[in-house]
Amino acid sequence: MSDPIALLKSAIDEAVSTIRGNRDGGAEPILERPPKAELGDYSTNGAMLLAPALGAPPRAIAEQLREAVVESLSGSVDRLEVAGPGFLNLYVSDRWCREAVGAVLAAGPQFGSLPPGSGERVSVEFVSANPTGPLTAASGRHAAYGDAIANLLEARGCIVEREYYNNDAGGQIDRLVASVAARMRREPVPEDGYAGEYLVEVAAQLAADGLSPDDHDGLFTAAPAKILGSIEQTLRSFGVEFDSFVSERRLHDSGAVAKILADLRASTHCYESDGARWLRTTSFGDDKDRVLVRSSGEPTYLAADLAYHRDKLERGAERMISVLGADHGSHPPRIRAGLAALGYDPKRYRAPIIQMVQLSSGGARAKMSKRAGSFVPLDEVIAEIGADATRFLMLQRSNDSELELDLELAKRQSADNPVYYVQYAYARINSILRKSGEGLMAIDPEAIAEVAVEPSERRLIKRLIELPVEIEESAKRLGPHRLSAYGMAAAADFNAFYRDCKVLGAPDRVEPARLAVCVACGSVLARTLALLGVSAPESM
RNA sequence: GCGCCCGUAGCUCAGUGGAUAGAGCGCAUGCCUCCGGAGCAUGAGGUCACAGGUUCGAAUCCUGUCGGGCGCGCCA
Repeated sequence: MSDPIALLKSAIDEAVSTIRGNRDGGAEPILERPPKAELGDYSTNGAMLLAPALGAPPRAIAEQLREAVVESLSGSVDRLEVAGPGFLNLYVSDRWCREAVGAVLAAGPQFGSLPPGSGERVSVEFVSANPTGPLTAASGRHAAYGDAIANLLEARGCIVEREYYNNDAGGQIDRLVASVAARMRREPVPEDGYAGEYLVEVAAQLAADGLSPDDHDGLFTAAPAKILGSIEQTLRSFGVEFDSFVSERRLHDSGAVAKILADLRASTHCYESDGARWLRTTSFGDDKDRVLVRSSGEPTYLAADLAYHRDKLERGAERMISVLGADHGSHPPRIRAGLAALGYDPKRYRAPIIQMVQLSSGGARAKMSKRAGSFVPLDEVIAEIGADATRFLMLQRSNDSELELDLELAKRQSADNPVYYVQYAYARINSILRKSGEGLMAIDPEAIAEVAVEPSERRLIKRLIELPVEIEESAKRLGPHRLSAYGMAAAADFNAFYRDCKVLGAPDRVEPARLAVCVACGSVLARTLALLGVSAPESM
């Protein structure tokens, strides 16, 4: 019994497909929790889905379905009832619940996971902020999101490479060098340069390293490297570790960009116009063609980006995920077009878009600009709110929604941050387990299988065994925010259980039975927090 | 004008075909001789932006309208 819900579902699926016979039609039946406890523990809509194909009333088909599963589910359910428009409601037995807890304990930290390495090799690229300044709060959202989906994919058995594309080439680095050189000379930074105060410190460090403001080539390498170093530090303090940093410059220097250009030129998808070379991305669904080589002879960002994506594939990625900001929302079509033009399947590429972070302070909006130097550094957010609270806060929202972050409010509320609700429940559990002493040893699955299950205990157990589905859905949709909602719900269910069901000192076999529930809940909460990249302290 | 995203409780947001739409914060009122009160309980608060359509069933899918964000460079 590795996944209790999956076993129930397979019994239903089997019966539904038997009833359906060789008629086609009907979506996959779902097993869900009814809105009210009186309607049972689980419910399936299989009969309603079959109704059109069979031309019979849903409730009659539900009766048929009930007959079909009554045998195979006899050990698991106390009752099966047809209800409402044609739902079949399942009332699982206490014993089934106890066995479900046992299944969670047996699976341990692997509960809800597929075997490591059983999935595809996936490259997850995220943050990839230009090495021209510190990470902003917005980058923090990218970091939290990218790391979480990487965790989720690993839970689904994928071999994941967390990757940062370092844009250490191009005009922005020239502007950075000019700005740093100005700082080194104590001159005003150029009009189109980076005015942020942080460059004063960078300039001082570079001077201490023996670099001269006149040494453009030296600074072109050293300045972005210095800034990337501090970006890495910020990421580390946020709990995000990358497996690889890929340098855009290296793609140019190694000839990878030139090779892409040659290959595309040899294809039928390139043409010359206005002195530039274009890629006919409109043939692959883009809304306008894109320049690959400027009339100056310089390759564009797109050319390098395509070289980068081919590089990922050549390093073994079967799928590529690029986490992009809303301001890069027009990129995916041109990348797909380029991949298709190069003969790769564009479906191997996915690009979730992270909407903007709207920062404010006490209700007043703060406009962010790295160029102008007006932005809130991620370091500052972490220092004031904490890495755990920041990550949880940022992962509560869907990536498709804008995130409003009021720093004053977040500071004031940090003690009320939902993350502590989940962590607190986990700490409570550990407090109970610490005090239980020998009690943990007494957990014997057979001995506790017949212990009655209280209503709030039943709710908690059902919540715990939803974890596999939550992981699967969150991974499939690249939506880790589902998981923070799940963590909150599981913590709330634990608190209700804690209120209603005394654990320590409960009579006879009730104590070990409830301790087993505590252990299972602790395991699920720790797992949920870990997937979100949030710590799970045993006391706080 | 075109493309992508969003519009759900006072605020911030979950909910991508199921039964009477949820959470956190805020507000009101209760709960510590009892395993951690960073907790629990109860309550007030909703035309799910609007209008059509699809179907047994729509906050969810389709079309249109309105409102907000982002983009529409031989920048990245």
